[in-house]
Amino acid sequence: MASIKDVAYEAGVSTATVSRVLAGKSNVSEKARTRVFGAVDKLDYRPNRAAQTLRLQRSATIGLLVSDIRNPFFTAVSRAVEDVAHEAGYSVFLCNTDEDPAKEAMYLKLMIDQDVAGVIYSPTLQSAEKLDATQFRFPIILIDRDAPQTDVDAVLLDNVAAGEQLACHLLQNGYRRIFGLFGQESGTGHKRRAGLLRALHSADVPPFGETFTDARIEAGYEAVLTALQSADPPDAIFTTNSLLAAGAMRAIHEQSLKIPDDIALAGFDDATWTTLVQPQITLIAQPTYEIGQSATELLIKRIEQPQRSARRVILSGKLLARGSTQKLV
Amino acid sequence: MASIKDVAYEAGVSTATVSRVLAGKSNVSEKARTRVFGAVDKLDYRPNRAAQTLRLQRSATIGLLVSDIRNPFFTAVSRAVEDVAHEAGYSVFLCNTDEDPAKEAMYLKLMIDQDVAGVIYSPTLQSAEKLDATQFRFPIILIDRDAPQTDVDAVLLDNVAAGEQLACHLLQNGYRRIFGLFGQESGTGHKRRAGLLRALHSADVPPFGETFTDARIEAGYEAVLTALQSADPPDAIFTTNSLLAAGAMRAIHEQSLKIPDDIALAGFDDATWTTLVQPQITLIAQPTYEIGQSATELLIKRIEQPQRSARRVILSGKLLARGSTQKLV
DNA sequence: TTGTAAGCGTTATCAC
DNA sequence: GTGATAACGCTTACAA
Repeated sequence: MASIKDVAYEAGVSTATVSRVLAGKSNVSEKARTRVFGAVDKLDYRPNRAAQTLRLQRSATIGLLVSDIRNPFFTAVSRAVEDVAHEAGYSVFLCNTDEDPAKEAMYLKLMIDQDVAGVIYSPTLQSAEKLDATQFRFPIILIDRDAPQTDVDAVLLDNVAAGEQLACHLLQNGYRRIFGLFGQESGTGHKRRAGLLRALHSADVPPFGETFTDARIEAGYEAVLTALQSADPPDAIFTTNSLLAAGAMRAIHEQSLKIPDDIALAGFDDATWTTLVQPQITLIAQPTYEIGQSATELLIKRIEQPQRSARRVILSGKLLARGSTQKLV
Repeated sequence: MASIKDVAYEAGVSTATVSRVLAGKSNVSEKARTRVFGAVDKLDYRPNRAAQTLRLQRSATIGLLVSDIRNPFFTAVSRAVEDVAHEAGYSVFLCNTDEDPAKEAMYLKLMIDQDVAGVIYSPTLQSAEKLDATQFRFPIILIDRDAPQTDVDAVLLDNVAAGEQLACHLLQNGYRRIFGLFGQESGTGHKRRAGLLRALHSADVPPFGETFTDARIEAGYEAVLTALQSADPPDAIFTTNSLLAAGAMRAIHEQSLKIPDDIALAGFDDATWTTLVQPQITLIAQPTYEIGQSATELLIKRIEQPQRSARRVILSGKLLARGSTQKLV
């Protein structure tokens, strides 16, 4: 591998000049610039990232900490993060935290070791509460989940409004016995629940039942199975992510119930399967790609201007009313 | 951040000794060892990765190049890769190549810049053909897709056998007009097609029709729609990945055809949706987590023993016969 | 406008 | 067994 010294030798200048040219500094003569670029081309020179990192105490890498890459929401977000990051010359470290605060802490330490330029992070409720973004030497952008600390950048959904909108839709279509299924580790689940409760309250409909559980298909399956088998079963299931909805779907099938006649199903995130089943599933679609994109853009701006004031981007979900919540007749 | 110098000062030894202790070298006195560990704990010292990389000319990072992280197959594999890699002290760079040879080349160069310790890679047909793994300074492990070059490690499915098994299942259940839908950029699709053809030949059934296309839902949708609308429609669809199958599913719905009475559907990869639709989809399930796990283990061994002879791990798919290919009566 | 040289934090060679 | 020191490849303050 050619180093900056080789380029300098080839171009007949010093390494300082090569570095200046490559950094696009203005105080370099046109002649030197030309010769340097010529040498770079000839030697197929590419700067050594480790050396740059060591020197600058900051790498051209960003960390992406999500709870589970198998969740289609995070998959879509990751895709956007990677696209935008690479476009801007950054690489992406991907880490799965499994909603485990210990793993989150471990990975945040790893991010320090790596001298990452910044982190995009979706914290558990527990970690979010004690998050102090100022203790890190790199900026942090929160996605999907908020934190009490307000001076941190974030890209979020208006979760209370979205939950309320989805609940209103169920109420308008005649459902009254709405069972709520929420991810317990995520602040987002709690916000969406608040929206549900608000809608119920406005409509003067009493809360029916609910379960908090891990955001996994199996957990959703078990919770809904229990609810369906109870003496007093619900007429609609309100879930807060696509994994829980998939689990609910399994339980409903297993009980041989018909959607929406026997039971309605509504959730969040426009996963592939929601339009492949019949009837299709009503849900709040999040602008996933946009979330990843905004978060990464925000992060890169923050890296360039550390003193910039924090901003939170609040995006709106979109209700996609489909067959699974058809009006009761 | 404490550096090795701080630790050396605190422990009253030289940086060389600290380095030796941390590397687990034997030629260090017990006394020095104790003092160093004490200092490390006290200062919460963690070695700087960039400095290590620069010095060793190799980082504790592995690259993972997949065609699209939104494909559930790669999601599952990525998850396994990340788990095993972190377990062994490596971080993972994730890159989406979009089946674009230019992007593949670009990312492979980036891997060089990053001094990665190794790469797990799923090449397009085009890149696989001209792949020369020896030209890279790091080992490469192929997954999912083979390459003509034989002296490279790989973790693969027995694709011909799997394709044949799936086709035999269709034939046994009475389907004769089997339309094949293959990913065009992947050698894997071609192998599975070979299995289909072999099964047809053995059963003395003439090939019916086929399309090669991008491995995307929309592409699968269009290809199947065309086939279904033709004067001579198929009685079964044979697809080679879950994205194409999802597209096929949409087209079948849109034509208001009933599975399996009007048309059967069979594919690869046990994506979530395949058991949520009714009837459930017959497919060859790949041991995705195992693939990622084996690939990463192979890579790490290779990093440690570069001269080790190349080995290919061939895993078997598992036919999950479900409702979408029920026997014709 | 350009070059010299220090220094980022490690590891490993060499001398003791 | 241990320590001083060179080297990895880069950026940048300072000097010219």
